[in-house]
Amino acid sequence: MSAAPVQDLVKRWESEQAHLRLQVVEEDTEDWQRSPDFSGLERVAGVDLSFIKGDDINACAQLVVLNYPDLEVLYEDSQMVTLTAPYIAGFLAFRETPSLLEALQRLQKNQPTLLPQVVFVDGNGLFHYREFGLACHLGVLSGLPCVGVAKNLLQVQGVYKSEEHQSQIAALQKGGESFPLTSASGKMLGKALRSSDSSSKPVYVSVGHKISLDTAVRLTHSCCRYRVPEPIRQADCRSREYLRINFPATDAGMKE
DNA sequence: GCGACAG
DNA sequence: ATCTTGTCGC
Repeated sequence: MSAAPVQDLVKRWESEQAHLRLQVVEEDTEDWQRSPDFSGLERVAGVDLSFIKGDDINACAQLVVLNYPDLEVLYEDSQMVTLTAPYIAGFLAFRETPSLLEALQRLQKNQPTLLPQVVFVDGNGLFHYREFGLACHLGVLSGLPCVGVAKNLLQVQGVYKSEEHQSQIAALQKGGESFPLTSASGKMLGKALRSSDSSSKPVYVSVGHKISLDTAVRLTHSCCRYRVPEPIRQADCRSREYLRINFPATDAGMKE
């Protein structure tokens, strides 16, 4: 049947990204985003997928909603899903977005009053090969403000782990300090943020949808108890917990 | 051949 | 993503 070469798939995906890219809103659209203390913001969400060691198609899709500013969990949804798309760098969204979108739709159907006002996504937004990472993809398809937070630097758009980059990291003294990640063409695509006083390794924040970069960085900092913003950290912890309980590891080398 | 490659 | 505990330091 479909012996579709990977490059054909990539071509279609690039085309779809280019189309959806036009719909990204890179500015603040909500009143709470303009407030110095985010007055009016009551619910923030985090999403993530966790996998079992030797299995890359079955995963646990997680959505958590926390109250703000206390960051206590108000809602949690763990759902086993079967992924169809492979992971290809630059196309993470085609692998993860469907499951995450479904989780948001379940929430809208079952507990609409708990819908989040912003979603933290594990991965990049505009800081991406074609300025359309997972956080943008989920943002455009859901219509919700989204912030991309990556734990590792994607070397793209002329941004590299250069000596200069390393020294800029070393210059970040306190939680909340950041420096811009600017593309070769001169556009600021994201910021490296020291998310807390105790973590020297920064996180990489970029716009997903319906939020400005400065607001995204400020909000990310205000949601960090540890290095990774609490919504994403909770989603990560809870999806791993779900797998640990429901799919206990079988001892390697031990026969069934 | 070597390095890069969000999750 | 996952493989992985304790340990050194403030």
